[in-house]
Order: sequence, then C-alpha cells, then structure tokens
Amino acid sequence: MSTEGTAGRVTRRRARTRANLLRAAFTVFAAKGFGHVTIEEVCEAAGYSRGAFYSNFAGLDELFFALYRERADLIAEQVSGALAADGADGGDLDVRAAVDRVTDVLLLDRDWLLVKTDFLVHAARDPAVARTLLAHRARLRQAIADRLARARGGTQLPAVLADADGAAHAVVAAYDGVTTQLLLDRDVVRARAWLAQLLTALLTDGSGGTERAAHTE
Amino acid sequence: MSTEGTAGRVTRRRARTRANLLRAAFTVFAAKGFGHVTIEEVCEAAGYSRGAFYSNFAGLDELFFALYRERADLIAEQVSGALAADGADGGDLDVRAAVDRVTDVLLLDRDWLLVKTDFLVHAARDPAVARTLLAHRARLRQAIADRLARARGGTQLPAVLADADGAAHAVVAAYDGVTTQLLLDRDVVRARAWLAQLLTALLTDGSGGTERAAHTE
DNA sequence: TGTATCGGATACATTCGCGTATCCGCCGGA
DNA sequence: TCCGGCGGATACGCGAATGTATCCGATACA
Repeated sequence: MSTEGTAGRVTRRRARTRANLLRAAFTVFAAKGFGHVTIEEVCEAAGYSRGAFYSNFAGLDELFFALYRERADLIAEQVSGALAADGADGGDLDVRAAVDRVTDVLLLDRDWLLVKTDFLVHAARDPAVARTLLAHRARLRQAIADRLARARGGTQLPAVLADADGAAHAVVAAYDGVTTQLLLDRDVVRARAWLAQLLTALLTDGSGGTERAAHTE
Repeated sequence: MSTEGTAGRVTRRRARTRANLLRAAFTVFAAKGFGHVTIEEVCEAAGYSRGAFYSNFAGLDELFFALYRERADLIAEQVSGALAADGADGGDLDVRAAVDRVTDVLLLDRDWLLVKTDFLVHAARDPAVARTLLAHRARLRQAIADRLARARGGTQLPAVLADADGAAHAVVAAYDGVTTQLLLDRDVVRARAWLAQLLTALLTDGSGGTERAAHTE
C-alpha cells in the first residue's frame, strides 16, 4: 500500500475540485438560498462545468447535505474547543469568557446562519434530515452542559432550569432566538450583547451584569 | 355608489377565488416549502387553472407575500386579544394564563411555523421583506411589553432585563428559540411546557414553578 | 331579459434547468 | 517515455414550468 491510503488511484485533483465546489456552493447558497440555486450557478461560481459537478455529487441535495455536515462538524469542533479552553478551575468569569468565545464562533459568520436556517427549513419537513440536525444540536448542547456542570459545583442555577441539561437547553434556545433576530436586523454587535444579557438572565439568579444594550429595533 | 364599495363591478367571485388560492397556497407552502412549489401545484390544490392565478397575482412571490401578510395580521390580532383578555388587575397568575393563551395561538399551528420560517429565510436576504417582518414582530413585542408593564407595577423583573421592553425582547427570543426546537422534534406538548419554563426563568427572579419537562431529545 | 364586461379556461411558444452520453487531456505508474 | 485510466468538458435530448394571447361562459346592471 502507498502512503496515500486505500482509496482509488487519482484522488488529489478530485478532492480539490470537490472542495472548491463545496466552498463556492456555500457562498452561492448563502447569497440566494437553497431552492433558488441552480447547479449551473454553483459550477460557474466554482469555475467548473456541470460535468465536474455530476462527477462529484448526485444532485444539489447531496451537495447541500455534504456542505452542511462539513461546516457543522467544523463548528462543533470550534465550540468544543472554545468551551474546553480554560482549565478545570470553574468560576463565573471563566464562563463569561467562554460565552464570549462561543458567541464569536456561532454568531460571527452571517453566511453560516443563512445556510443553517435553510437547512432547518428542510429538516422541518424531512424527519431523516431533522435527525441529522438534532444530532448536531445535541452534540453542541452536551458540550455546553458539560461546561456548565464543570464550572459550577452545586445548584447555583435558577430553580426552574433544574439541572445543567435544562440550562443547556435554555442556552441553545436563547442562541436560536438571537439568531432569528440577527438574521433580520444584521446587527452583530447588538446581537452579541443581547445574547450575553439573555444568558446572564437565564443562568444567574438575578445578580447580573451592568451593561445594557439598546433596543431601538 | 352601491353598497359594495368603490371597487370595480364584478368583485364577489374574484374575491372568492383569490381567497381560495391563498388558502390552498398556504397548505402547499407548508407541505413543500417555498422554492419547491410551482404555480401549477397551487392552482391544482385550489381547483383553478393557471389563467386564474395570473389574473389575481403577478407571480409566486406576490402570492406568498400576500399570504404572509394576511396570516400575520390574523395572528397579531389574536395575540393582542389573548393578551388584553383579562382586565387591568395585574397579577402573576393572570400573566401565567395569558402566556398559556398566547402560546396556544403561536405554537399550535405547525403549518404557520413552517410558512413563517420560510418567510424568515427570504427576509434574511431581502432588506425590504425584512422590514415587513420586523414590523410584524415589533407589533407583537409591543403588545407583550404593554401587557408586562400593565401586569407588574414596579421593577419585579430581573435586573438584567431592565425594563418591560427588554423583557418583551426576551420573550420573543424565547419564543423563537422554542419554535426552532419544535420545528425539529414536532413535540408541541413539550414545546409548550418548555416555553412556559423559559418564560418563568426569564420573567421572575427565580421563584419559579414546580413542573418540569423531560429533555430526552 | 338583454348585454357589455369581467373572470377564468385553454392552447401555445419559449425558456430554463436537468441528466446523460461521449470525448479529450492530464495525471500516475512501469 | 509510453500507456492505462481517471477527471473534467462538451454536446445533446428531454421534460417541466413559465408567461401570454385568445376564447368562452358567468355575472351584474339597465
């Protein structure tokens, strides 16, 4: 066996064009939205012909799913990293910093939010796709729950959220809610401040931060 | 002038078919999603031909927007009604009941959630459409803020949410977050319980309810 | 009841996007 | 350097959806 692995003979060029197609597709999907994108548009953006496309993907759906899976894995990795960054000495300020880092990953790239929402729309109508998305969300939620459980020794959480798992659910819900607003008003700065406020309100008993975001719209 | 108003001569039949087209389109959009719906599908579902369609709408977009506007107005009306139902004697239990009624309106019809999310996806890419959706959300939020301000005399809210306006933002965010989860797991009962929990955690200082929802997913 | 007009149906041409079949050139190995 | 085969390009036919132009029946008013 060669050092290249057990795959077929010529794989390097193929992998490159596949990656190029995925990257271009991400941009196109973000710009026009799945359902308004043609295969040819993706090919044109990537600088290939439709032949190349059909040589790598069975159709738009397959490319879209592959694209989502790839990015979702990347995000999950980054989030886990951001959460596990500081050591096991759990303190509130560490959580605050972790929240900032996670927010950077999750709210910064508007294109990702767009594609992710498109994916949500499809998952809402296809149970199989929904399972994929739910699995991804469960992964992120687990990482959050672990971090929360690690940071706080006892039951410093509000009573209504019961345990770290419930709190993680709440964090995800807050994230989803802020995402929706951000998609509409495109104000990343306010969204981040607003998410921090929400999380503070959710995860503490009421002794929250001092900063305050404006809600003009 | 006749009693029918100032519109053109034959309006009754036209209004009926327009309403029929809108109603059928709502079902079709909910089932397949905007972007996977053809004009002919809508016509077939409504029992008309494409000629009738083009006689009433310029294209799919116009029908979709009209559909959203109609339903959004209806929802806004119902929410305002549900919030204003009980009198001015503000108490926590009244708010709890109001939350239940509003939840009934907002989370019950899965089809509406689907269409609404589709609309969000489009609004996220078109600022003009976004303004429409933001206006609708602002209307709902204002109704919530009014109700909150009316229910609670002073500053019983958590400090981080500051005022009734901030609290209303939080309520909307929680609603959006729960909507996302509901679209995926299709569990209305759990979603309602979960939303109630979230709102309790957000709007009170920590002395919350006793019920607890399961988070198996 | 007659009639002018409106609403919806039908038929048509056109465009667009898809999927496939075939061809050419480049990469990898002996 | 030659060659086998893989990757991508080109060309083709097909079906579907669109928008329009025209026709017929229904409807409201005198």
